[in-house]
Amino acid sequence: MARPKEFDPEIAVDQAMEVFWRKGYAATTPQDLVDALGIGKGSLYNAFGSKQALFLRALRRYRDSQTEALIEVLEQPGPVKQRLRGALTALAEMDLADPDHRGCLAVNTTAERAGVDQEAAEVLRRMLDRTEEAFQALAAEGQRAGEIDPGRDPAALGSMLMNTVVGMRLVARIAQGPDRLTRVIDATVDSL
Amino acid sequence: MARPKEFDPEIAVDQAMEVFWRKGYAATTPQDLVDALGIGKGSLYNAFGSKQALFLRALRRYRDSQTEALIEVLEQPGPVKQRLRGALTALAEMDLADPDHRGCLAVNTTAERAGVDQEAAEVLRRMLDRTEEAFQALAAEGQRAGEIDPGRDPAALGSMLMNTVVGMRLVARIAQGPDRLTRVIDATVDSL
DNA sequence: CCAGTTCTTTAACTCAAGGTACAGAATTTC
DNA sequence: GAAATTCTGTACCTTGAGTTAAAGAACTGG
Repeated sequence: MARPKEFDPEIAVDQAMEVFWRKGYAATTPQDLVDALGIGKGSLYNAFGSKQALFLRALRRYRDSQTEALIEVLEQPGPVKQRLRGALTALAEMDLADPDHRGCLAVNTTAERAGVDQEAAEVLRRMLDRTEEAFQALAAEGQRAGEIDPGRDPAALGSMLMNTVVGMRLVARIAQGPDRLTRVIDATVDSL
Repeated sequence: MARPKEFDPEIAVDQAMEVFWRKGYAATTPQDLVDALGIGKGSLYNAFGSKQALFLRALRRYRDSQTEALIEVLEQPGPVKQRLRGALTALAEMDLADPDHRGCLAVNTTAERAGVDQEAAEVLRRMLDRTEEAFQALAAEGQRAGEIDPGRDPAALGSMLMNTVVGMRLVARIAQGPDRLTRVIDATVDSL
């Protein structure tokens, strides 16, 4: 056909994701990307078209990997409440341990880009949907197992837990210690 | 002493707040501010020093007015759960009714600036504190009134409700209808 | 009404964002 | 091996961000 690429676009998207995650969309310059990916500007624009297009690919990648990871954690064996607490605690610890305090790319993007980038908003909406579904399934399982009051609406519980995660990942960006998030987790698990 | 300002700096801060709120920090240019405030660039920089300094003033203003408003709503008479539902519903309706879907300036700023602007982070932390306190007071009142299980930790409940609000205001930015937020509110109120 | 001060206006300056153009290099197909 | 295609690297371009400078205007105290 023609000359093959000297870099792997999939790896490049991963690297771009890291940059966007750390700096945000607007604060990331083409030069930042070129530096991080180790390729020339020509290759960058030839391969991805625009900063925004590359960002969208990175965001989709992020969404898929994160959603998958969450579902996996929630599907581990054991009592439902324990699994929920484990998942929330793992998230909190991850965010607090990150030296850059980047939080969640999806959350950050919702705040920075949802108003102006409809495609990004769509990606994010889909992520909220999937997260809600995962928590709803967990809640329903808890009800079947007798751990959660069967009179409650599992869909509402799913939305609530999704919302809790969103809040926590934002709060984690300015939290100075684990206390605030620990209280959130405690009260949330006790609410079921 | 000297020539008086031809504009009111307090009003200017309010107008700047609107611009930052709608566009975000990075996407707001000095020109945007000059246009919105109706003053010259010279006056702008003479009065406020820098874009960042003006932003901080606007953010503090936002925090104070919002925190005050929330406390006021929560202190209305009536059953605690009803007041909580009323406050959450009012927030959701406000955010959804906003044609620009700007969400909450504080939430947006946490995502966009907390990592790089320590002063802003401090302002935001203070806002979380105050919000937590307000909800904690509400929870304690609910316990005294017999509406809420006295065995639960009011501080944890305060943190949870604060976190719920943060999450909701973020989710509101991409919500397409009231359903998701309504479910969050229902499940949250039912959790007490 | 002059001095001293603080405001406004206009112009300018530097730097970089975000992207394009183009020449040349690498590959496959025939 | 030439043609066709696609990649890479460098250079370049336009626009505007964020700020500063300079000169004059408006005000108060004496």
